[in-house]
Amino acid sequence: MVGIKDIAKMAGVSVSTVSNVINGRKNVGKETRERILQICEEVGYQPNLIGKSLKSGKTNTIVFNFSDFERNFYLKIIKGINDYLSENGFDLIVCTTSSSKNFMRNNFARGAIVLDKKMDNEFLVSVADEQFPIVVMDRIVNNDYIQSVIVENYTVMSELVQTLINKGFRNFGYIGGIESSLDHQERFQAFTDTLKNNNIPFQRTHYYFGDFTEESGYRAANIITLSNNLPEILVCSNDNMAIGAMKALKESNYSVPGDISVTGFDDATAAETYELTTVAIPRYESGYLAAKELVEMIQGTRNKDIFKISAKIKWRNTVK
Amino acid sequence: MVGIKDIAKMAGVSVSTVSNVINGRKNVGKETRERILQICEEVGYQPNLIGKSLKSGKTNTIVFNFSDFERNFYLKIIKGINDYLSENGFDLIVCTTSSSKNFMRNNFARGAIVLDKKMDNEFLVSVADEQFPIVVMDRIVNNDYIQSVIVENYTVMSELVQTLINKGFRNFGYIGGIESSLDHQERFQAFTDTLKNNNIPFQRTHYYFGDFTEESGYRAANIITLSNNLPEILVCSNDNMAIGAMKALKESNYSVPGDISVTGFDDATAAETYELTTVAIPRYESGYLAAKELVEMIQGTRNKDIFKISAKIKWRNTVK
DNA sequence: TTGTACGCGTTATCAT
DNA sequence: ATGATAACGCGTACAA
Repeated sequence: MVGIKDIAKMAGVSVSTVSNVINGRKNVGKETRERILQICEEVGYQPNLIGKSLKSGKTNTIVFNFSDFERNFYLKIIKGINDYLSENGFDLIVCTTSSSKNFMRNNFARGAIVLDKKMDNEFLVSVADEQFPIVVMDRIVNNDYIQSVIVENYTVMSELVQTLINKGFRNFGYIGGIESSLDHQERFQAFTDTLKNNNIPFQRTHYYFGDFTEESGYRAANIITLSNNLPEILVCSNDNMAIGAMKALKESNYSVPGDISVTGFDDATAAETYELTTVAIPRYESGYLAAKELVEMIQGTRNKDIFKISAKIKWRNTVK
Repeated sequence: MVGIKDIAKMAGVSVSTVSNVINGRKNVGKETRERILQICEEVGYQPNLIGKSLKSGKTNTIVFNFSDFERNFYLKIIKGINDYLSENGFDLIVCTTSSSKNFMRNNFARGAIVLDKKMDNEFLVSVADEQFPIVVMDRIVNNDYIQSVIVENYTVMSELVQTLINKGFRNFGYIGGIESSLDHQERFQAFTDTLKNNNIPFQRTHYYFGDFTEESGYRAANIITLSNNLPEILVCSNDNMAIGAMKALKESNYSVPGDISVTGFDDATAAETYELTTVAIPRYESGYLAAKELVEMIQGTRNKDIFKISAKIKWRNTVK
């Protein structure tokens, strides 16, 4: 509401002088400078970003886009992004898909971090630009001005399965996630590859379909209990399904890990409660690093490689 | 990136004509209109909000402000806000405190919903305006252009305590939250009032300090177990503390609800896992209604009363 | 230290 | 039916 003009009027000087003071230029008398700063303080003046960008053509605003409100860890990602950006003098605005499209067009943002799958590649490619670089999370887009930050699923899943094999497990079951998801694909690929490398057969009948929801894990485990062919260990593509599976197993009076071991992936909040052995993905750090990548693109120090976030196994009490 | 000018060039017409087509005015030939619409479609034209607001002085952008990334239910609130606003043609941008102050000054937003306590009343009063109304959640600010949406803690806590009394409980303990918080104050007031109304004494020694964190509940319950003066029931100002308390009780080999009953408040995600009896606050609905209040203020149909969200008791298995 | 032209995308007004 | 152009608001930059 209160702008540079108002300040000028109050101080009895011209707008130019106020502008000079605000931008720390030295061509202003000490006394005038102090009076102006005093007034800015009093009325809580803050420069109008639009006005600023109007002239310079540049802003310091970054858009973060998401739309899945069910995933609590998104807040951690946002916090990571927020922290890095505010440490580096950028403003963050968080948008859900429909409004993101508006704000990514307007030249009032300097770049974007995109998490929402609904924001299609075609659109991203159409707006990505030297003047408007984009970081996408959990997907890969081939474009000079789009950088990917993805979780390194493969390595950690391989490590998990290898360790399980070393512990003596041979008879594996797997509950998969949405098949089109990159996360699922990588996790399952690592699972089968590691078994193969160890010459351990994986029976396709021990693969159960899921969609990352707790219910799908529950249903899958119910099917397992009916099959009279219980695997020794049930590896799940995420925690929700692992927890659903454990509920079903418990209801059928199987003990975990007594009768069957279970592992998850994500380290969701509930995983700790259920003492589930899982893989912890550093969400905060992903956000932080995504923001860092974006700022580096903005500053021209571009890194062409896909940025991979490494995850860690959390051994708890659902594996024998 | 692509604006009205570009469209005009592509269609071989003037910007005026394009503007007329976009705004559905009838002074354009059918053929020209169709050609222009076609091009807009092809290149994915979307009107530039800044340019628009520059001319009209109005926008349809609403700012939502928060800063506590630990509270998962904030996502539900955001979803509620997002849904109402998008149903009603407004754009939502979510900001954390520092950038919110920028965007609430710039006249590019039409109003704001504020959740963050760090956004002080003084600032809110200074920006609230007929042209920029504000809805605050979980606090009360006395200003014509600021509307409050708060959770009705008192009624539901009274109901909870009264029901516990009816069940036969007489010896109550209480773990409080941050004392300056309105939520805590109302919950504790309802607690003591209801006991008083039933002529049940509450020993001040059965009040334990907490700060809404799980650790504080854990510590409080450890003190309780050392006191040799166990209450029959422990009412907690929120779920986190109730869960912390239950962990401590379990570690000291007390059974819940066998030896002592426990209640929480919030219906956090973990509450279900722990089968904790608690109070469910409709978070999604709070956000939705806050957005609704704001839009009504913008449209001039102002409702002077404080908007109260009512909550519901969820009976689970931590009360005998 | 001041005056003022300029930049942005869109819309309204007035001409053609 | 279509076009040319001023105006909107805020901050910056450059000449005075």
